[in-house]
Amino acid sequence: MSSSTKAEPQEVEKEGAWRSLEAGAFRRALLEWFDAHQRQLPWRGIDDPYAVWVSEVMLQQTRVATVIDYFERWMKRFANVENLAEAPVEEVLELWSGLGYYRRARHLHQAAKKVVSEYGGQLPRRASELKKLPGVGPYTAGAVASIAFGEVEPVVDGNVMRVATRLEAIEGDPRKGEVKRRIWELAARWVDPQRPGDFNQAMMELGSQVCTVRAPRCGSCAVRQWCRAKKEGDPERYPSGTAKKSPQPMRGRCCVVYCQDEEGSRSFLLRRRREDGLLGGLWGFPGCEKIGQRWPTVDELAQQLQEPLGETSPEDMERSMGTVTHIFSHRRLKMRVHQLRVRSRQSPPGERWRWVGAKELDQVASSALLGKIHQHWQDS
DNA sequence: AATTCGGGGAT
DNA sequence: ATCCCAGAATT
Repeated sequence: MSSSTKAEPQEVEKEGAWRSLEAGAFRRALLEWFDAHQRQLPWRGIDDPYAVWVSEVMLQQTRVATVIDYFERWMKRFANVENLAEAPVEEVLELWSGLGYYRRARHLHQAAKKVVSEYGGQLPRRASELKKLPGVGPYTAGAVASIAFGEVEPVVDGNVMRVATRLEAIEGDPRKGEVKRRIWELAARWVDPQRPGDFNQAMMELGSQVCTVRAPRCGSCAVRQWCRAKKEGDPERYPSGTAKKSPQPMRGRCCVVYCQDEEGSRSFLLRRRREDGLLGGLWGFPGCEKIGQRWPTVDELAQQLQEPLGETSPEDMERSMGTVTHIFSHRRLKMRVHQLRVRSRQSPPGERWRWVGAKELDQVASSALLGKIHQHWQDS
């Protein structure tokens, strides 16, 4: 097949050949589209590596729309890295409440302390150095290095995986093994040496706005002429082999222990969860969960309430007020909710128990599960 | 290489 | 209901 028979010289050719020949045209097309169509986001156009870092950590496995409010509140409260380093972890977790993956907040906090103590308050600019910070992996290191410091580093996130597997018609799960390694290699070759940060953001923006999981808008894609998947006719086929496991069932039982004063305002007894494991270190209603189909017994629940309340018989807790369902990515929790009214707020022992007024319930470090249970309890 | 970590929006 | 999102750390 001679090249003279080609109607369009820019059509997809041999494996990877166009990349060296037309990398410039590809980058120009993508960046031109990005310059015209990028969304205005709170962390864009700010010349502050700390802000870029915070946004990238919040954006790990989390949608842009969800992050925006959290980011703005965070930057108002922890305006710079020293500010964050000095804050108590309790307050850090409080601002993170509801965002999920709470280890991110702990790592960000630890990393801020490290930046202050070991880097003089200046975030390192090299990806290899950034990666030494807790909570900073290959993606975040590349993102901060390229966006905040202009280092020529690639990024590969879920968007880039999708765009790349389609551009190159790559088979297999891009999240693992050889396929993953190959995509990082491609991303490194593609990144624009002049505008690495914008290029990386453009790839991700393209993935989220045009090259979407379902119903990609190939008709308005700036780089469609380089796309093998489009040429094949079924871009939605990529990425392939990405089946997920369904969440394990889990059963729980908890108790809303409350106290009501003369004016009728309520307060609730909360327990802090152990540091490791699910929702580690967060506050919630006392209770227990087990993997499997069997419900924890009321006895187990009563036993747990013994520490703050003394002896409580199972009969003290009125019959279950129904069930709250909460879905984590890997677990599906059905939680039976009980209630127990006590006469006085007995002083809670130790650091793992506290009383919280109804109005302050949204100001504690907690997960969305607490709010869901409280809501369910109010409605019953 | 597989698992464990949240939560929610889109379909 | 299912998928997956600007992933990282641990086992």
